[in-house]
Amino acid sequence: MSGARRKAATEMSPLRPRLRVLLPLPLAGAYDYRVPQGMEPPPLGAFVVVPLSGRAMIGVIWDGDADPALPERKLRDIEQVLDVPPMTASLRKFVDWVAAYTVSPPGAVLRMAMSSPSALEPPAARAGWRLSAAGRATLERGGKVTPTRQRVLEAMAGELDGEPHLASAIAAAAGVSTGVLRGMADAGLLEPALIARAVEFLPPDLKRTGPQLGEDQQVAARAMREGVAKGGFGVTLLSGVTGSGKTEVYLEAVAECLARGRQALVLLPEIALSAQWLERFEARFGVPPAMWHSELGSKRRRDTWRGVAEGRVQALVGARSALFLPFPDLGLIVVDEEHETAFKQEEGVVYHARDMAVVRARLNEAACVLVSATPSLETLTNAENGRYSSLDLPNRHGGATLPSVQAIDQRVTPPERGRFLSPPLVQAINEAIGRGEQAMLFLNRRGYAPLTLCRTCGHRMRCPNCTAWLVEHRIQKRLQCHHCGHAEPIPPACPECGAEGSMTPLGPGVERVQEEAAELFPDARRLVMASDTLPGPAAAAEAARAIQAREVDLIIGTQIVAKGWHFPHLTVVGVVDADLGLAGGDLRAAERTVQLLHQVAGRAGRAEAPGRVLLQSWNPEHPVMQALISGDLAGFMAAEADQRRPGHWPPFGRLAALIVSSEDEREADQIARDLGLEAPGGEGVEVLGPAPAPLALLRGRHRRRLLIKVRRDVAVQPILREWLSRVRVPNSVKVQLDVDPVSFL
DNA sequence: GAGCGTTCCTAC
DNA sequence: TAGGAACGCTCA
Repeated sequence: MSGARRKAATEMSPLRPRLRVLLPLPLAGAYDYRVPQGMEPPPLGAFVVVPLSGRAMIGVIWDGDADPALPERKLRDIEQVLDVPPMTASLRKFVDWVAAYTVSPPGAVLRMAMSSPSALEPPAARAGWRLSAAGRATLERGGKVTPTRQRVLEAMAGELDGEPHLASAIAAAAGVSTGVLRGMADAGLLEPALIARAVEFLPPDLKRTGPQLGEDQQVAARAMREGVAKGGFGVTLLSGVTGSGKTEVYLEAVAECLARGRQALVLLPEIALSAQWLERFEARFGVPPAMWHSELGSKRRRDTWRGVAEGRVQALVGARSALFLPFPDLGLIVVDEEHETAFKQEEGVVYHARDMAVVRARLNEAACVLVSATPSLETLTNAENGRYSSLDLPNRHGGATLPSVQAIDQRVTPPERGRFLSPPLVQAINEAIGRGEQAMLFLNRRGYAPLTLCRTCGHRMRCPNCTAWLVEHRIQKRLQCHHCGHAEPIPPACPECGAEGSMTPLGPGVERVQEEAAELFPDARRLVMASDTLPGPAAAAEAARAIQAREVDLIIGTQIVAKGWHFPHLTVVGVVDADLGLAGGDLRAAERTVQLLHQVAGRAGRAEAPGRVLLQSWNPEHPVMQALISGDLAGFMAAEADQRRPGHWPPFGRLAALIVSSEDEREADQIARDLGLEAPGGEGVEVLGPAPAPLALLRGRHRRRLLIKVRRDVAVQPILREWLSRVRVPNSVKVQLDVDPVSFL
C-alpha cells in the first residue's frame, strides 16, 4: 500500500475497532460499540459506559466477534472505561453458561453479577487536604512560613506520604489545631482533595488453629486440605450426622485455600439466621468474614463488591447471589446445607445455587464442597457414581449420642378435642423441664390457624389473588395470605351468611401451639421462633443467645429452628405434625420431609444429656417415619432412588417446567394449549400437561403448568428453545422456564 | 429497563 | 377529534 493510499484509507473510512458489550438487560445478546479515537481499546471484561437510546449505561466488554454487517451509522462510541478490575474470563464464561443452562438472556444473568448499579461507581470519597504546588515549593525551597505552618508542611510531605488526608488527621500529625490548616488553605499552601476511602476487610488470621478436632474430624480435615492443596477442580460431599462438627472440618479447607492466596466462598441457605455460624468462623480465624445477602445496605454492598473484585476480601459468606460476585481468584466454594431448597432461586433467572456452584468451581479450577447431614438424592447419586468424592463423619463430636426417635400414634393417644399436643408428648416436655432441661415444639406453619371457616354456612376465608386459604395471625389480628401478602381484618361475622361469631379457626399454627403450651406449661419460659417473630439477624442472634443462656425452657418454632443451631441444653423435641409435608403429590415430598424432620431432630441432645424426639403422626408406618425412627436415612434414600430410577425421574432424568401465567384465565389456557399442541417428542422426551398449577391463581395471575421430562443424556435447553419459538406468546402472557424444578406449585 | 411511537378508547 | 392510557418495539 502506498503512503498516499494509506492516508486516504484512514481519512475516508475512519474504521475504528468494534467491540461487543453485554448490557445488564434482558436482550438477546451483546451489542456492538465503537472504540473512539484516542481511547485505548478496553480489554475483555472491562466495565464500560455506553449510550443506549440516549441514556448512559454500564456494560461489560464481552467475548466474541462484532457483527461486521452492522452499518456504521448504527454504532455508538464507548464513552468511558470504569476504574474497576475487568470481569475475569471465568466469570464471563459462567454468566454465559448459566444463561444457556437456564434458557435466560445473558444480560439478565450479567445483571446478577453486577449486583447493584452503585457497585461500579467510584468508591465513596471524603473531603480532605493535600499540599498545593505552592505548598510543595515553599517546603522545598524553604520559603518564609511560621513554625506551625512549617510543621504542617513537613508532616504532610513526611509521615503522611504526600497523600490527601482528613483535616483532623493532618492537625494531629503536625500537632496543631485545624484552624492553622484553614489559614494555610487561604494562603494557597493547601488545596482540597478527595480521599479515596477503601474499606478495610480484616484478613483472616491463618496462624490460629481453632478448636480441637476429634479423630474423625482430623481425618476428614486432612483429606479436605489435601484436596484444596492439590488445586484444580473437584467436588467433595461432606456428610455427617448433626453435631458431628462438619463446619469445623470445612473451615480447615477454607484455611488451606486462604493459605494458598486464593479466595474462599461459603454459601449458606439463609444468611440472616447464621449468627452462630459467624461466631464459629470468628473463633477459627479471629475476624468475621465478609458477608453478602439481599439485606445489605447499598453502601456496604458496593464496598463488598469492590473488595471482592480487588481481591481484598479473602473469605466471604453469602446467600446464593454471592455466587455471581467478581472473585478474581476463587479457590474454594462450600455449599453448606446443600439439600436446602432455599438455594433455588425461583424468580427472574431461575437457577439452583448448589448446582451452579459446582459449575463456577469447575470454570475457576476451584474445589467445591457440598455439606449436609441429609444430602439430596442428586448429590448422593453423584457421590455414588464417583463424580464426587465423599467424606463422612459418622459420630457426634465430643462423645454426644444421637437422639432416640419415637412416633406417637395419634390414632392411639390422640390429643384432647381442640388440642394438638398428645398426652405422651406433654409428659415428655414436663419431665424435661422438670429436670431443668429445654424442650422444643416444632410445627412448620406460621400464624395461629391455617384456615378460618364459618360454622353456620361452611364458608372458608380465601385469598382474592391466590389459590390459598387465609392464615389467621392472632398477634396482628389479621388474616394473611402467605403467597401474595394480602391481609385483611378477622371478620366479626361471616362475610357470606352474616352469622355473628360463627368464624372458627381450624388447625394449628405455631401461635396456637404456643397458646396451648401456655395453658399446659404455665411456669415454663416460652419463646416462639418463626420468621415473623424474629424479623432480622439481630433478633435471631438474641434468641439463640437467650436459649444458650438457659433463659428459655420451651422453644416453639417453625422451620427456622431446623437451621444448624447449637442448643446444648435441649433434650426433648416434639414434632407437632410429622405428616404435614407429605400431603400433595410432590416428587420430593418424602425426601424433603425426612430431611427437615431429621434436621429438627438433630437439635436435641447435643451435650452429655441424651436427646429424645417424638413425632406426632397419624401414619407411623409410613416409610418417612420409619426412616426417622430407625435412623437409616441411607436405606430410605436408596429406596427413594429405586422409585425414581425406572421412570427417569430426577436425578435419573431431567425435568423442566413451563409455567404459563396471565391475568386473563382464558388467555392462559389458550397459550398453555398451544404449547401442548406443539409439544416436542422423540426418543427420551416426554411432555406432561398442560394442567392447572396447584397454585392455579397466584398474585392475581392464572397459572398453567407443563412439564418436560428427558433422559439424562438428552440436552433439554435446545428442545425448550425450539419449542418456545414455535408458539406465539402475547405480551400479556408470561411463560416462565424452570430447568430442574424444585417446587411444583 | 426506559423512552417513544402507535393504536385504540373515550369524552366532548 | 383531541387527549390519554395501554401496548409493544427498539436500543448497537
